[in-house]
Amino acid sequence: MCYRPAVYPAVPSAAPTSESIRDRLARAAFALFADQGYESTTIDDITRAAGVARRTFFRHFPSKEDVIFPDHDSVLDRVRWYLGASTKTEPVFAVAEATRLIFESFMETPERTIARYRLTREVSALRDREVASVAKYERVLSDYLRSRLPDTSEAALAAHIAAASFVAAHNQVLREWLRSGGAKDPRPALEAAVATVSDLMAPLIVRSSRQGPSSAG
Amino acid sequence: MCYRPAVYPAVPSAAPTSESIRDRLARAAFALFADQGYESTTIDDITRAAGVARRTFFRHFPSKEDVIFPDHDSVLDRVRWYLGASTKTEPVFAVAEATRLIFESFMETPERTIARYRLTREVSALRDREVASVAKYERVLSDYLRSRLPDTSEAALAAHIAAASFVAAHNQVLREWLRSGGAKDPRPALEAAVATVSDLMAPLIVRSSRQGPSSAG
DNA sequence: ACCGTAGTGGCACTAAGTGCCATGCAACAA
DNA sequence: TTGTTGCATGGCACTTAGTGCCACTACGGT
Repeated sequence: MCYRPAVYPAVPSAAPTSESIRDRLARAAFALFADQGYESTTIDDITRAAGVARRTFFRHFPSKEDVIFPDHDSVLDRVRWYLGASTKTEPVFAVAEATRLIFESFMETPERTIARYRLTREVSALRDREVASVAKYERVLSDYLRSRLPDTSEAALAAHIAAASFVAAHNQVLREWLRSGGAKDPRPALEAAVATVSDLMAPLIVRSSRQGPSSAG
Repeated sequence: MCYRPAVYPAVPSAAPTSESIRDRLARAAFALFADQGYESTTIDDITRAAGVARRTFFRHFPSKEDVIFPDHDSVLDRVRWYLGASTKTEPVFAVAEATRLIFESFMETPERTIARYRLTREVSALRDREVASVAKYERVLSDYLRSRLPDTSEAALAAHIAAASFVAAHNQVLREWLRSGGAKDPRPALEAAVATVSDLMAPLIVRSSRQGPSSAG
């Protein structure tokens, strides 16, 4: 018995156990960030508010920045799963649908998306983090397109351009919705943007899909 | 005279003063990262190797990650300057030229570009950092395009798609060159990629440039 | 010789993130 | 009931990035 066994229950009476520790941490973090800012909120503050130990935070989130994107990995998995099952559909159509999937994941928790937007505008570290997570979506899309296209550098270029364009369209619609304060339904704007990119990219992808050098001339 | 005045010259005999401290730090950092890895190299290691005090490192680079991209800000300024002067040229042409400008900045220091590539593949934090700096280029391009286009959401969308496409093409050519080990001149591939994107984006930009709603109907 | 400025050295301090082990708890087996 | 096994958490020590502050030096101007 080297240590004093003062292990009180983490949360004496409040906070029913129904909410997972991970959710408690994320909720406490968002609240504190909104209240006193990201940089002046320490991990100690968050864990105190969530009623857990400091060490526990890093068991649920690899870093302080990651708590802003609590479900990023699951969305990424969902997109991967969808595209993994889309071996028969038209590649551009599948990527368009994946773009909608990503967009809907942001619309599932609008308050959090808005809070995150506020934070990423103010804290450059978080902005960089968001950019990095968007790049992961782009990577998933381009990997899929490359898997559906011949193994040429022209097709690889087309895949990257298309993936970047869909992601750019997604971001533009999302940002415009966020800048407007999350007023009206952004889905029509997303449909228009996805249609624009689909029309733009279809010939590029089709051209890349053409096998063999016989058509060059 | 509270402190002992043991202020020896930082570098007794080696390292002529011709090289700036900033360059010494960057060179030492690249050497150490290549030798013993990024994460197991501390700022102390770098400053010891460069013959300066630890505190001095952070006067030249805001963080350890930034030492990998020592001239990123100057390149960004160069691109901004070029685009700022391109108020008369065709927007797509100007952005294409800006893309070449960015690419050339990487080709100015090929060894460093290659070393950076190796590091960003292994260290996720550096990969994220690179993605963030690429996003800054994309931002500069899209800001320029928006400034040259009418203030509509369609034009904004077109600007973002075009900027993302040029950057994606740039990255694809650069990555392919890096993966090939930096063998042959990548400029022809860049020209082809830039031409592809230019052809693809020209109609989108032209369509966005059309003023007035009279054409909608 | 005197001053102001800019860059550097040195030190203390905060906070993020990691490693390690003890503890508590739930499921399960005897 | 008791023992065991596995897992998640608590708690602590430690390293390291990054900041604030002040002393010192060098250099240029007067």
